[in-house]
Amino acid sequence: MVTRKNTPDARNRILQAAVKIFAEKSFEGSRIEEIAKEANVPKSLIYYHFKNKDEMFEVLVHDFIKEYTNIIKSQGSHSHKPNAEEMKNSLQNDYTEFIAKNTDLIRIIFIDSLKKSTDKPIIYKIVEAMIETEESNPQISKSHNYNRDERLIGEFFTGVVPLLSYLCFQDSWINYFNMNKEECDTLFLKIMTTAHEAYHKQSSQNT
Amino acid sequence: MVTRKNTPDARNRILQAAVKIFAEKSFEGSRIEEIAKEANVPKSLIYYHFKNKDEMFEVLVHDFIKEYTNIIKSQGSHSHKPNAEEMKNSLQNDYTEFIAKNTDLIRIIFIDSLKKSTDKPIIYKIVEAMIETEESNPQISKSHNYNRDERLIGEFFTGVVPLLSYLCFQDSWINYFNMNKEECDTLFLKIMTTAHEAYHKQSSQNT
Amino acid sequence: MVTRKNTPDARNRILQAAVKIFAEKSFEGSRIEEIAKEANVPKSLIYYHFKNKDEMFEVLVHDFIKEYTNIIKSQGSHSHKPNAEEMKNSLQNDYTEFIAKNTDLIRIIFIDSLKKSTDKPIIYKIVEAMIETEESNPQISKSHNYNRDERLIGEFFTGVVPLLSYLCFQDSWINYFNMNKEECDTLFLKIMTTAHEAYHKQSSQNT
Amino acid sequence: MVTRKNTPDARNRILQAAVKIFAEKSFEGSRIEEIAKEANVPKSLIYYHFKNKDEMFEVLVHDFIKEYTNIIKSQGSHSHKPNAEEMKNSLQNDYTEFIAKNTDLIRIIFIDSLKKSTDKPIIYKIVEAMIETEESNPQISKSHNYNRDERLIGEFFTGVVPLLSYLCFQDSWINYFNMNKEECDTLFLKIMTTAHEAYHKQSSQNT
DNA sequence: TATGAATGAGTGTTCATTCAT
DNA sequence: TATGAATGAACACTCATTCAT
Repeated sequence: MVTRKNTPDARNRILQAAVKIFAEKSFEGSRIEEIAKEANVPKSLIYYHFKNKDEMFEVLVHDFIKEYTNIIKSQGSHSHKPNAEEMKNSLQNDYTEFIAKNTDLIRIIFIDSLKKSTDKPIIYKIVEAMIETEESNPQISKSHNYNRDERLIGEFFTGVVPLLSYLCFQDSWINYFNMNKEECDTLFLKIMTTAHEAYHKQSSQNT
Repeated sequence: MVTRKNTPDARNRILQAAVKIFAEKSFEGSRIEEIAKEANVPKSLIYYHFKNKDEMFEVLVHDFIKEYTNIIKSQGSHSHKPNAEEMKNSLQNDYTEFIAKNTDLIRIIFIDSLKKSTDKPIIYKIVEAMIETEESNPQISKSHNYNRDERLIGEFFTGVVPLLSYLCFQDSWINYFNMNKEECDTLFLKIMTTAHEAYHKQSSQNT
Repeated sequence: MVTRKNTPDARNRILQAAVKIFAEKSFEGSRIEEIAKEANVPKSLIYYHFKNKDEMFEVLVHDFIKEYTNIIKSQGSHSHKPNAEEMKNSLQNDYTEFIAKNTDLIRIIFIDSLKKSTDKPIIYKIVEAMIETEESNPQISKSHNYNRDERLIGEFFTGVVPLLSYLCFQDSWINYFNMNKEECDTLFLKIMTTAHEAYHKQSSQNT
Repeated sequence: MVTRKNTPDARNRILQAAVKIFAEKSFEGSRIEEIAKEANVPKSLIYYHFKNKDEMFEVLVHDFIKEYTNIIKSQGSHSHKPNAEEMKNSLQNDYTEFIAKNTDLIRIIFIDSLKKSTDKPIIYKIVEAMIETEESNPQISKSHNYNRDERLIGEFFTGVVPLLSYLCFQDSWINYFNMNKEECDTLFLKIMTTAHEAYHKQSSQNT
C-alpha cells in the first residue's frame, strides 16, 4: 500500500520549489532531483506536469510577467515623478508587495537577463510595462518634452535596476556589512528616492 | 607534424575562453569541453593548467579584483562627489577603460553575486575597494557628517550597480529598444550622473 | 459534458492503434502513450483492457493466427502445386484478401520473428498451418515422394517469405524505385509464381 | 589504482557488441548498458566514441554497405543467370562468406527495413548494388530484353530476400523443425537455386 | 608540456504501470 | 467503465575529472 500524495496542488508545490532552488543555484546549477525533494514529490511527477526544466522556467516567468503587467496597468499613475513620501507609501502598496513576494523569481529573471547570449532579456519586460502604461496616459506621452528613450533608460537604470538589486542583495548586504535591516531599508529608500527623483526633475526641465 | 598550440599563451587563451563562455552561459551552464573548443586546446590541457573548473573561476576573479583594487587605489580621490564634467571625462580614464575591457568578467561576477546562496558576493569587493580608498583619505572620513553605511549604499546602488548594469545590458538594450549606441551612451551618462550626483549633494547636506 | 469515447469499441480502437504504431516503430520502439493518442483514449484505459504491453501483442498475434489457420483449413487444397492461373485468381480469394488486410500485423510478426533471441518465431506458424492442412490430406502426404522438410523449406522460402516481404515492402518499393503499383504487382506475381512453381515441379520429380 | 582497459580496439569491441545486442533485441529493444557490458567497457566510453545510439547504428550500416558494395563490384559478373553449380560454388566465395560473417548485421538491417515508417529501407541498397554492377556491364544492360524493374524485383524477391531470410531463420528453423543443419542447408540451396534459376530463365525468354 | 582515451557519478528524461476516484 | 494523477525503475546521455604516455 503506497501512500499517495493526493495533493491537487502538487504542481504549485513544484513551481514554488523550483523558484527556491533556481534562486539559490541559478537555473543551470539547479537539479531536478533537488526541486523534487524540496517539493516532496518524485521527480517523475515534475515531468508529468512540465515538459522539461525549460518549461518550468517559462511557466514561472510567464506567470510572473503576466501578474506584474496586470498590477502595473491597474495602478495606472504609479511611476511618474513620485516624491519621497509617495515612494515610502508605495512600499506598502500592491506593487511593492508583489515585488517583495517574488524576490526569488526576480532574482532568477535578473540573473537570466544578465547572460550575454540573451538578446531579449526578460527583465526588459518590466520597464516596457511601466512605459506602456505611461504612454497610454495622453497627458504624459503628449507633453512636448516626452522622450521615450530617456524615459526607458531613466526608469530602468535609476529605478528598476537599483530597486531589484536591493531586493536581491538585501540579505547578504545586511550580513556582510553588518547593518541593521530597518536602517538599511530606510537609508536605501532615501538615497534611491533622491537619485531617482533628481532624474525625473531634470528630465522634465528639458525643452 | 602536429600544429603547436602556441604554447606559452595556452593558459591565457583558456582563461579568455572561459570568460567568454562563462559570460554567455554562466558558470554552471558552461562546459569544460566548450571552453576547450573555444580556446582551441584539448580538454585535458585545461586540467594541466588548472586544478578544476572552480579554480579557473577563482583565478579569473582574483586577478580581476586585484587589478581593480590597484586601479582604484592609484586613482585615489576618484569617486567622491564627481560632477558631470569629471564623470564624462572619467569615461576615458583608466578606471572606466579597465571596466569596459572586462565587461564579460563583470557580468560573470554580477551573475554569481546575485545568487541567493552567496552570502559574500564578490561584487561587494568593488564598493569596498572604493570606500576603503575613500576612508584612507582623512579629509573625507573624518568629516563630521561622514556615514559609512550611507556611503556604501549610495555608491553601490546609485553608482556601481547602474554602471555595471549598463555595461551588461548595453548591447541587448540597443538591439531590443532599437536605439543608437552613441546616443544611448550619452543619455545613460547624463541620467546616471544626475542621479548619482543628487545623492552626493544630499548626502553632504546631512548634519 | 464529456465526450464519450464510444465505449463499446474502445478496445478495438486500441488494438488497431497498437497495430499501426507497432508496425511503424516495432514493438519495443512503440510507446503506450502513443498508442493511446492514436486510439484517442487515455493511457490508463489501455490498462483497463489489457494487462500490459505484452498482452496487447499476444492478443493481436493470437487472433491473427487463429483466423489465419481457419482460413487455411477452410481452403483446404489451396497451396499445393498451384499454377500461374490459380495463383493469379487467388489474389482475390479469402486468403490473399485476409493477408492484404493484415499487412501491418504481418509486418509486426515478421519483424518480431527476425529477432535472434526468438527461438520460436511466430511466423513459422504460418507455414505450419499450411503444411498441416496439406498433411491432413492423405492423397498428398502418403505419396511416396512426400518430404516434409522439403515442403516446409520450399513453401516458406520460395512462397511465404517472398509474398510477405512483398506485402511489407510494396509501398516503399514503389516509392523508392519509382515504379507503378499495378505493373509492380503484376511483375512480382509473374516472377514469384514462376519461381515458386519451379520449386513445386522439381519437388514432385524427386523419386 | 584503477586498471585501464588500454585496448586501442575498444571502439571495435563496442561495435561488435552492438551488433550482437541489436540482433538479439532489435535496435529499440537494446540497452546501451547491455552493449557496454558485452563490450566490457563503461557505458560512457560508448559516448566517447559515438555521438549516440543512432550513430552506432549508422556507422554499422554504413561500413557494411560500403564493404558489401566493394565486394559486389569486385566480383563483377557474379549475379546473372547462375546455374546450380555456380550457385553452390559461390557459397564458398567472398560474397557468401562476407554475408555469412555478417548475419547479425543483416538481421538488424532486415528488421529495420521492415518498419513501415522507413521510406528508404537500407536493404534496398543491397539490390541496388547488384543491379548497378550488372548495368555497368554493357553486354547485359544493352541486351534487347533487359528490364530494370523486372531485374530488381526478381533479384530481390527470389534472390536476396530468401537468402537473407534463410540466414536469419536458419538457427531457429533447425531448432524448431528439428532438422539437421547440413541437410537443411543443402535442401534450401537446392530449392532456392531452382526457384531463382527459373526466374532467370523465364526472364531471358521475354522478347 | 601535452593529449587521446577512459571513467564514474551523476542528470535530465522516459516509460510501463498503478492508484484513487 | 473510465481517467487524471502519480510513481519507481530504468534509460540515454553528460560531464568534470583522471590516466597513460
